[in-house]
Amino acid sequence: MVEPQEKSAGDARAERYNPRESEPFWQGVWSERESFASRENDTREPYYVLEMFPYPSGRIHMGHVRNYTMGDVVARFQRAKGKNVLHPMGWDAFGMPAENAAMANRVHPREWTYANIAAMRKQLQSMGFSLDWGREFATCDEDYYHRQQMLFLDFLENGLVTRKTSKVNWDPVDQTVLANEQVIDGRGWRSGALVEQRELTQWFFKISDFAEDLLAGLDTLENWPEKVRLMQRNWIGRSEGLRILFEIVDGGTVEVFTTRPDTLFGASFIALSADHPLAAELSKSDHALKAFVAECRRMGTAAEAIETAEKKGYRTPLTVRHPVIEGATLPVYVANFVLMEYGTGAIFGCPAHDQRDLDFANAYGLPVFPVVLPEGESAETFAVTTEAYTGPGIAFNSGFLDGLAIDDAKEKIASVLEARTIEGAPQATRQVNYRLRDWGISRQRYWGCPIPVIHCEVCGVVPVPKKDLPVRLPEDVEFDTPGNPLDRHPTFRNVDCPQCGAPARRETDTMDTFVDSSWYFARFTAPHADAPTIPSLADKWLPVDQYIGGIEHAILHLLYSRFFTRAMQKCGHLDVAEPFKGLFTQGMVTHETYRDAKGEWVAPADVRIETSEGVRIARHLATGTEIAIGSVEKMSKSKKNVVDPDEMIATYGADTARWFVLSDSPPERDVQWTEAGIEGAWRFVQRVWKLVNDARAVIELPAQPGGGDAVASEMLKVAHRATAHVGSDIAGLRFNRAVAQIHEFANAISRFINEMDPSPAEVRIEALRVAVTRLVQLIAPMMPHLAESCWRILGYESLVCDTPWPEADPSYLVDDTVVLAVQVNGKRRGEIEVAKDAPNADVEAKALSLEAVARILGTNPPRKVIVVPNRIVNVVA
RNA sequence: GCGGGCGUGGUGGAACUGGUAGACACACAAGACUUAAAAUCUUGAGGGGGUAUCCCCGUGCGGGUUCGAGUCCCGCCGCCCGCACCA
Repeated sequence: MVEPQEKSAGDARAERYNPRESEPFWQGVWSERESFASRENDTREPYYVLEMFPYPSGRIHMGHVRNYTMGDVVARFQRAKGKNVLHPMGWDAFGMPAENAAMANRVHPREWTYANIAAMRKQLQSMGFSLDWGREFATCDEDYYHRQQMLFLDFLENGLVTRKTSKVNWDPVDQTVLANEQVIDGRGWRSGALVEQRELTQWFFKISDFAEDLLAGLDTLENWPEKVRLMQRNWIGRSEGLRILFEIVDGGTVEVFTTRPDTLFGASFIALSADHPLAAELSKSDHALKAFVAECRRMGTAAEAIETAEKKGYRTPLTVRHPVIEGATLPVYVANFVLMEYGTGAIFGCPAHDQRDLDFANAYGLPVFPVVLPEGESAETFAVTTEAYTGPGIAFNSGFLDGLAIDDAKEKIASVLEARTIEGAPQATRQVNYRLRDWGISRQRYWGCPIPVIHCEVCGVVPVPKKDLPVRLPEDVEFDTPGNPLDRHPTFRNVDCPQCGAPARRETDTMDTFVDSSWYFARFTAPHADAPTIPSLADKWLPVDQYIGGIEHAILHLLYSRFFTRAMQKCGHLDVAEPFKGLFTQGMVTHETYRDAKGEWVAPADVRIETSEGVRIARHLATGTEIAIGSVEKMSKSKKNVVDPDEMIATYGADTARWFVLSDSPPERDVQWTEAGIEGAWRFVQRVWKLVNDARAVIELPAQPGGGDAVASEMLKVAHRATAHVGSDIAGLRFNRAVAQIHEFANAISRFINEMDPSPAEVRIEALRVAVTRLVQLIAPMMPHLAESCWRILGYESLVCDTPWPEADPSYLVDDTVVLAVQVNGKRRGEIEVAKDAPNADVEAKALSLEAVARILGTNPPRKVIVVPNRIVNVVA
């Protein structure tokens, strides 16, 4: 491998560019001049660019480098475009790993966390990001969680918080509760442990109150990836349906929810969830049912089980009257596939038009009545056996619904049943249902934001008065026993009721860490305010113009943040509904994997790649033994295929690493880290340095007076085009294309210099000066340190980062002539150069005069000639 | 199962609303410089055939629309992502 730093010592005009000297130097200059601090009295248009803040694990990884580099390019570009840019950084600092570290190493979570933050801050600073460090905070700062507690109390007051007993997802390893979103395939998202169901009283944010608004808001988020909007739409899961009351033959009613009331005539059974109150009631006197209910609950959580589980049911003694078929009754089952959490916890089964119902019906010998006839089928012969029909069609065998299309049938049955009453209530009610449930935020952990309430036996739940905030995390805690240390901390737990003074118990649960990250973007607009926000400032900056982060947060973090913003709006902390106007989700950084003969993973740093006869062979650096090259995977510690940013910066410098992660791969896709790739980036850094130094030498030559010059104006044309393209590519976050444009531009300047004679004409020197100045400006957002050094070489005394983005002169962007491809029958046979916007007749004549065209046509006249102005000519022979 | 996305040289990838496919880069090869290597510079290259500057094939596969298809439509194949007994 190259050891660049050894070859790059020397003064400012050294042969080689030396990032080890240059990068810390410019970082010092920017910091001293506070180049990137945002000021409130600035009248320029505000622009807020934010990258998802990191968890302080202790070291940055390449994913951070890529994410923050993209954000930094946007920030520097917008600053150059004259915007007042806010680009802050902070730390998502509460959470389990600090407690795990505390248990493993007997170090306090606070110490561990702040030490990690200090280390990572240093690493981030070595990347040269244009961050406003004056706004930095960590979510575990007392100052921050104090305001979060204020928000909690405001939410409580405004009816946005609720406390309820519910079946919760219990992570037996982390010993805490997980939200539904945090359970992935039946396992805890962090621990990977199989999640159990427990009954606990929990605090909830009423996100479901906003379900409709969160759904509608998605339509306004035009600068979000369609994929993310779709994922949120599905997550919210709106469905329109009907609640229908069925009369139980022995008295009473049972209410079901359905989105297919049009299939009511095809109903053949009713199924209740095992958790349905009626099932509980019946199981009191029915041991077999009781056992069945218990069995359902046991397998309720394991997702793999759900997938393969057979439809099982228990026939209760109950029957209900069919609402629209006179004299018919339906049996009532308790079934393992009905969810209590959705709808009413009870369904009617129409086997012909629902696969689950059909499976169930086939297992229990229940009848299958088709009631929707697909087009092209006949009512006499259409039958459903093993596959339910869920497509469009016309109602049949359905009494007064016969002949109606599905939507019309739904409408008709709804209005008929709405008008009837059962036990004084309408037999049916239209209902919009959502999959989205309330957000359970209680966590039985120490290292989180304490929930500021006190439980009093007399007064009930009492909010901690705002004057008593913050509820501080006690310092003296032990982690040697599992569970929550706060729960066994006497002075934290045992307090007097703020209302009546009686001995009371403090809430010992802390908040889900997703709460912390649901409003940090707002706090950055006034990081030192006494209140959670200063509304005028929040409204000035928000929504975030460009938010950048990983797709893994498409649902959780982004949905919670959207809810929080609405909740904060309701409480008067800010006045926008949507937190992030533009969202960009960047791809991962991947690397080849390596394994030795024993199957152990080997880190890239311990591997040497050799190429012999076109075949790549990996060898262990120390032992020389051959190592198997495996698939390309996301960089992860477990597979050891990580490349340490610190080492890259030490070897090649931050600019090279920045340039590499922006090159080649489109930013939303994964990028593969390769040794060859980083060396290519390194070479380009050196190339720019040499080019700028060469250019300066030419510019200093004595100039010969001279007028118009085609070569010089061609250089200017290229320069202006590059300016326009790079600008629009960066604005559209197409960094890989901006990089390609810059390559081409640099190639053109190189050629221009090479062709320069020893005593160049003044116009050429001027063209070179413009071109190379622009080149430096165009690379500045991506390779800011190199750009500053080059800027100085070119003799400018200002900083590039303070220099406005260059304008592209439109007159250089249009050509006087255009080259048109000439096709015959759609195949390219040659090209012609014509004046721009030349009359079609002239273009046609010139195209037909081409030798290749004439040869193919022979003596026959063309049947047709299509001229697309300034684009193409197609001759139809 | 449902929903979404993607398939382009040896590789990463360009190609704006249908209009010169393969920009740019990596890797490769040849040459220059060098005692040599590295670095650097120049040149070459989708595949095949003709050894000039000519022709054929070519964007996962098969059809279609069009003067013209990587791009639009239909049917397959493969890969990736999200959701998943949500009634």
